[in-house]
Amino acid sequence: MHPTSIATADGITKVLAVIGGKWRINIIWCIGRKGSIRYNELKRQVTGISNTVLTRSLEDLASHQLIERIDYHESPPRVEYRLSVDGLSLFPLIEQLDCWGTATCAKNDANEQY
Amino acid sequence: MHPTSIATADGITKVLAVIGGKWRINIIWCIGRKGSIRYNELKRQVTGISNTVLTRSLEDLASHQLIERIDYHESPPRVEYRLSVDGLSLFPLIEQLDCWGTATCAKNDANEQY
DNA sequence: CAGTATCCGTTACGATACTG
DNA sequence: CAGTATCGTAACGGATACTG
Repeated sequence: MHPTSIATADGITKVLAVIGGKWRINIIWCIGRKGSIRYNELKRQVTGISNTVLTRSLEDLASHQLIERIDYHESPPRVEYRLSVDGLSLFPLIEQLDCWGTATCAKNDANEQY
Repeated sequence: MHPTSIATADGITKVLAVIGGKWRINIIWCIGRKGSIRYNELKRQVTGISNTVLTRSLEDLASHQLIERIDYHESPPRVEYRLSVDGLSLFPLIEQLDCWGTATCAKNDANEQY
């Protein structure tokens, strides 16, 4: 096994390593929905996230090859984030999860009306 | 809004509340694959998980209506876990995530062979 | 067998202030 | 604008021993 691979566990393990955090899925979701997005707009969309956490999450997602960071080297700085090929292939699954969550929420809310 | 609902954020938030933990997805996956499963077998399948964490996860998943706990009230105790209706509807999405993870792993491993 | 109880360590998360 | 640096906290995860 080569050094950079994560001991090739099963697919779930790989997925968890990527989207396991508290904000990761949300971030991918936001980037995917916008196509490309800048740091501060992303921060506004992902309500409640702090600078530190957002930065770390973006670094982590980039290192896992799920997003791409495009630095235009301008002043004032302009940096855009977008989904990589892998990220794009993951995105529809996240959309499905969102649908499931919404549907389940709605159903449970309805049932709780006693 | 009624007290028991989780402030109806978006679907992603609901999903994260459910599968956000380190083992949750794995547990659902194992239960779903077996149909129904007992505590100790589950513990064997989910390699590395401790009693405390497994128990907490199961309680949590049950409280989120994703799994059902069936206690046969025998001695020695026999308890089975299986997916609820909600859990069953989530299961295929987890399978897809697993596929994605496996495919992505394989692809990246191949690329890294330099 | 199916858990509890206890206690501890790590890590992720977070607020705030500051920088190129 | 797009972050870094620093410090603090809380939640999660985990090992071990014990119980009905």
